[in-house]
Amino acid sequence: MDKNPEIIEQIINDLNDAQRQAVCAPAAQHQLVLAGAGSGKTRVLIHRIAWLSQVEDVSLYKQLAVTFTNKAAAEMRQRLSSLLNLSLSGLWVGTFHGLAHRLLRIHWHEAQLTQHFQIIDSDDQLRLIRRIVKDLQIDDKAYPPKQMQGEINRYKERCIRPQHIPAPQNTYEQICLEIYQRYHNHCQRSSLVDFAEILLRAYELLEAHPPLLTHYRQRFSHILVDEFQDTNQLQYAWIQLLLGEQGRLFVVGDDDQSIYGWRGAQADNLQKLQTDLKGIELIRLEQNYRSTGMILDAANALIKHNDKRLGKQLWTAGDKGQAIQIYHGVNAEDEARFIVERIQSWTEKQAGRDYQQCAVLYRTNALSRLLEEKLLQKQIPYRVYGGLRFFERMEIKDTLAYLRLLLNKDDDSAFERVVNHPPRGIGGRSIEQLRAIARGQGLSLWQAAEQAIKTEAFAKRSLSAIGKFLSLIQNLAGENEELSALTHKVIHQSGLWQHFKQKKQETEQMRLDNLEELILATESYETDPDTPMSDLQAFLSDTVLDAGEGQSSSDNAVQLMTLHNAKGLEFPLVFLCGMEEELFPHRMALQAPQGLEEERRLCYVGITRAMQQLYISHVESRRLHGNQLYPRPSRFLLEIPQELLEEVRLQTPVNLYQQYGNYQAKVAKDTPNNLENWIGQRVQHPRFGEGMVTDQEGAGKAARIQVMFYQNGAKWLVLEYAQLEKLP
DNA sequence: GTCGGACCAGTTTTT
DNA sequence: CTGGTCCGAC
Repeated sequence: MDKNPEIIEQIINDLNDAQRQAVCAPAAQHQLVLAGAGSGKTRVLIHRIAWLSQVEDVSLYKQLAVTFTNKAAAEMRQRLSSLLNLSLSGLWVGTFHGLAHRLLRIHWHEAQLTQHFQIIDSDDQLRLIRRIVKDLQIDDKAYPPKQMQGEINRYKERCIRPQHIPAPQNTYEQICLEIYQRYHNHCQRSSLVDFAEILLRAYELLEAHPPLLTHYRQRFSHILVDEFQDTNQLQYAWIQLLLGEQGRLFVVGDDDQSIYGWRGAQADNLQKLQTDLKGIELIRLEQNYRSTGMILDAANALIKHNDKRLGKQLWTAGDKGQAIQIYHGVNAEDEARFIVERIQSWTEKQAGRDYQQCAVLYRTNALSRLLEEKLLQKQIPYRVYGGLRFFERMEIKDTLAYLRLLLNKDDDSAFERVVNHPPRGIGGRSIEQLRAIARGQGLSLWQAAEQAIKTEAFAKRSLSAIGKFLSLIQNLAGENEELSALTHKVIHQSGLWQHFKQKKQETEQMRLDNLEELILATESYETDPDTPMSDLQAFLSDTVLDAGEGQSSSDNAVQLMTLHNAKGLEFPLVFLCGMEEELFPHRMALQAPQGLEEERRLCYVGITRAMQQLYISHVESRRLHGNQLYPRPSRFLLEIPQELLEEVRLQTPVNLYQQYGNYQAKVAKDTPNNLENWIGQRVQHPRFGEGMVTDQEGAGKAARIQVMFYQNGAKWLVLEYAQLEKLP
């Protein structure tokens, strides 16, 4: 290959030393790049691919780049093609699921699938499991379908098939196994594949077919993985399998930004690489190009409270910037009002600042409501991230289910969804009878329906309705139309359009709009020319695998999102609200073994989103789930050194640290041996009622505690005389 | 088949 | 307090 000095220049030009060291490492070397927030990790990954292809003669064709989200994959593709200014054909860039899916489409037969296998999302998966739990007459209180879904996915993530499970130790295991087995059989019969299954199948496919494995190992001499801290056990195994002895791995990740432990991600996989891959080199990217010094100092100080880190310290060559502003609100309304005011004054203060540069981050979605209210009041445009996505809407999923059924009549999940939707006189009773036939003879619902008609198994009326449904689908399936025309036909001939049109409500109008949008989407849909799938098949897979977040984000609006959603993004002005114990760290998260540390990482992610200015707010009282809370400020707030913080004072001058103190320091200082920590304890007082301890001082007879009483406000009490009763 | 009321649960979410 | 789901009545 021609080595173009100009391009090489571009590849290494604007890199700092650590980045360059990573990008230009020998091709034969495994690399682990520990990349802090805002240190240019995606950049390093892209430039590495370019370097390999331009300097090391590892053609793009021999590289495999893996990400977690489609967004990241698309970004990588785009940036790479503009860097190299050449076609990227041959390069595999994609998500774990996208790539595994591709393998399955090519080798469907070896993977023991049918050619028309379909992907189901977690929603469909849950439906199916519900159905199975019901059919087995299992108590869904003792075995909640949601939980069973978790168990099944966890099995799959550990590469465990039903037949691998040894004799169950207890009833719970046994029931889980039973459900898993049924679920698996059902999916296999209906040719359905869930998310975890895509990965597991692809893994088993390669494992069971040595020639295939050899082929892909030879083809992909270099594998590059983004956000490695988010890999789960199966993904890790997948990478290892594909690497073999010869393959070389290049990985970027940040153990401090591992926030998906609760769904199986194992940040330890980063450490694991160091033992599993001989000679892997670790490079740290610690220079940050995003935030001010103050913000980075706060983030560094916070994350230091975590154990078991690979360890790194962010720094910047830029300004120290402004202190982090702390706002202590009276209640959530006050907090929201404050945030909105600050957004307004911040944007007005300087030309060139606009709303989309402002983000409000929160731990739980429930907190967005009041913010929305206030923003609406002030007529400030905003956008809330994460809600139902387009392809998850009911009417869209209905249409897609029809399309699925056209491709594969044995797709029971699709059959059940649309057989009576819109209503066409096939009620629960008829469906139950079909199910019985299907179960009894090992047929799909479609086959059962055909059979029922042939044998006139039940009431004429139902049979004729079923017959009409079958011929509707058959006629549609017989069409040899373009994808968009077909979709149009499905929407109209199925009666969906009519169904929604009859109703005059606003939501129904929206549904019609969505259906039109779906047709538009099919019109502009372009199938990848070298996919082995038909247009329809490709479209269906894409809608599940890439739910397409990217809706008109071009408008200038304040960004509202959860901390999880904010990962990977950056904003000049950031608000972190609801910084309160129980809420953040979240009460539920503390139940998990490493819960607190993950919450702290989440906070670290939040802080490091801010480029110029960060506000953190917490309130004295907050209504949540209908009850009034009087939360203490989050411990995370107290883990940030005071000199980096500046309290925003409005009318009421209250000093957070006078009022609450750094309780950890306080407890350490005032509690030589014997005084227990009361802070956080809920108590009952004979006169003042219920409250929560917010501070304490002294020991023995001098011990005093401050209690925030729910009815009577804050009081200092001498512990010895207060007659307090501890509440759970 | 649709509507209304009772009941219940309630972190985080991409694929 | 909310939103979703389930069940019984028309």
